[in-house]
Amino acid sequence: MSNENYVEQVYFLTRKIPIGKVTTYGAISKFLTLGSARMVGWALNKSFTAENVPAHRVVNRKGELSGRNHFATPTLMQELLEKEGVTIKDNCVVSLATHFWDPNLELDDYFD
DNA sequence: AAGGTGACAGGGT
DNA sequence: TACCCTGCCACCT
Repeated sequence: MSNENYVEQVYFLTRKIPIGKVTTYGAISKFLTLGSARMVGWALNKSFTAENVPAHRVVNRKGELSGRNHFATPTLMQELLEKEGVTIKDNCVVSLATHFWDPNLELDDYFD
């Protein structure tokens, strides 16, 4: 599989994240069963060139907004999430468990 | 050409 | 509980 396809799959999956929900780099890499969590970050880093990729809904396993410095402004990621109803405190998602969206559970039906 | 660097994660101490 | 170490893999010096 080419890198281009890998990136497209990351975008596809990221677009599936419901508003008000977030997921993690690890969950995405696990669902795609290839690459590593680092590659997900690498793919999302290129998402500026793609349309409609809600990269702000992807955080690290601790719920930290580790990618905020890669947005137009360092505060944009937090602003977008709060606008969608996700509370942020100290650059971390509050109650990550209740906002967490796991593609491995939610998307099984799509790919029987 | 070789080593360092990340939008990371999981296990060990 | 919190830190540290290691695996990860494409890209950049």
